[in-house]
Amino acid sequence: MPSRLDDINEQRKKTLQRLRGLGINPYPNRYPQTHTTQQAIAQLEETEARETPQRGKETEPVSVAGRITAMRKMGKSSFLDVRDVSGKIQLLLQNSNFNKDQQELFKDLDIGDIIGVEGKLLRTRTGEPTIAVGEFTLLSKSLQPLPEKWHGLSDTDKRYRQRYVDLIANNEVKEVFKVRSRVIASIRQFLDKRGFIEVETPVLHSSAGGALAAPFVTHHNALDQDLYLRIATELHLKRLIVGGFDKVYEIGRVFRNEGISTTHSPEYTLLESYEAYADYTDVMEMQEQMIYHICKQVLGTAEIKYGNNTIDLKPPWQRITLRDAVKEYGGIDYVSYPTAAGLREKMRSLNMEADTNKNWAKLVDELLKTYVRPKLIQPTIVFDYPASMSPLAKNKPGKERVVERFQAVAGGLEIDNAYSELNDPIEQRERFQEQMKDRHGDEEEQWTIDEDYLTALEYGMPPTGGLGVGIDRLVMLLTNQQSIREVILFPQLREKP
RNA sequence: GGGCCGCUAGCUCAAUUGGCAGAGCAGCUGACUCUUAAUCAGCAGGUUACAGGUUCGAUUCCUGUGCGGCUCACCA
Repeated sequence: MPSRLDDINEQRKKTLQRLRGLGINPYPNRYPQTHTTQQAIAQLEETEARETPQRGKETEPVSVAGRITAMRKMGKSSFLDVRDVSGKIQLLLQNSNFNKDQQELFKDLDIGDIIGVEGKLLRTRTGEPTIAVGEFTLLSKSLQPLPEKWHGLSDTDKRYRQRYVDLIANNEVKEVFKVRSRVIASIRQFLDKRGFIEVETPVLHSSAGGALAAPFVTHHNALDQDLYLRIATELHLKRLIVGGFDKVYEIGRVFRNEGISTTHSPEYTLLESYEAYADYTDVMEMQEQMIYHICKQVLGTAEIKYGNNTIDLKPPWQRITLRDAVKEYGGIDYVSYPTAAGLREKMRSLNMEADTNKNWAKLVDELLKTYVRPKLIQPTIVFDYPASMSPLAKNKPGKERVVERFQAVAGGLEIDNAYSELNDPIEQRERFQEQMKDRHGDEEEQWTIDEDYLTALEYGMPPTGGLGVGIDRLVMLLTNQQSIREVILFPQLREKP
């Protein structure tokens, strides 16, 4: 008797043969549904509300389709659970309602099969909304057994590699990706309403710019030219600002050839927006309004649970300068230690790790990441960064070494990053050159200065406020997920041998 | 790439000091006309991730490999 996977497959294939022998097509082409499972339940409730609520009250027939996720056979009548994208509904199938062929077909139904049913809605004795099935049709025969009904599928490896099984077995996973979809729709709605234009810029770049991550390299055969998958959309979007699109945004995948972690994926979705004649204070307000709006629209509340914390996204968010934040949470005023050596020494005196290879900017970044960000649970705008950390950001008037830049942090996650865009072409060139000096060895050849971007700036870019939002991390925050893989449908995994 | 942890039936998990590898769900046979983790009786299902080693004997101890998780590094 079958139990091993192979035997189960074998047995189901025999069932297929048998059905075909009976003249039943196990994979028909279409099925007209009148309702989703939840619409059917809603209709039942509506009928009950309109007429005198009465147990066993029947309604107009509905037809729904979905996957069988449970079967409770009780002799001449059986209860099945059927699940579609909206949820699940119970079916009641009574042998006495069916002719001989249908009784045979019913015997060959398995958990996992996809069926369409037609029947009237009623409530069972226990109050469960149920379709009393008059007719049913096999829509797709399943040859694989489903994971256990109670615990679902929990092996992360299998969940990520075979996400379709995860989605069948674990309903809460489906909810996460529904939220993700609504978040992105909500962002578009918010920006479109403010007069932003959505654009698409190239994914294949001849020079990987706009961030400092290592790029993926590919090759175009006809052009015989190496190309890089974009690591940011920034430099192209700002070209469009030069061209006169005053408010633009792009939601797109960017690719960074770096380590994978619970907050880093080699490909992830980035929203970047640019608004002419605005500075970073305007962007601060816009982004907190946007995230508040999204959260309210998608979740119905701006108070969310993340891990053990409750986070209130209602603006205005707390604001603190990077200098004050590092002083408060790290105990160091980095302005008093203007050299890498001096700052490193101070950090070590406080028992902090300070890599000898790191320059001053990277040490400050280390302080931010390790000592400040994890403490920032409520949404917080950390602003005014050292110029050396931010080669594309504009100086703060009157403060030589500070740029107008901020990052918003919530739940310890970096949600976005924004600045007043540097539009002085001469200074931008100097900053790029400064940046190039830091690069050595293998990395060096991957980096070139984007000359065309500098030329664009020479034509004149209006003062501009730019924003970059990590969509995956935002979705993590809104769905209370601790790993970025939980919000990416098909996360990158090592190929199995 | 480093460190730690994990990998046992299709799924979720057991297995005492190193001593016959077990259960629930799923599957198969049967009973049952309001069940919902249905119930009841019975049956079947294993290269314990892989390759070595120690041992009379290894799921268990050791080494290596693979894959995954967490973490560190990298990611302005």
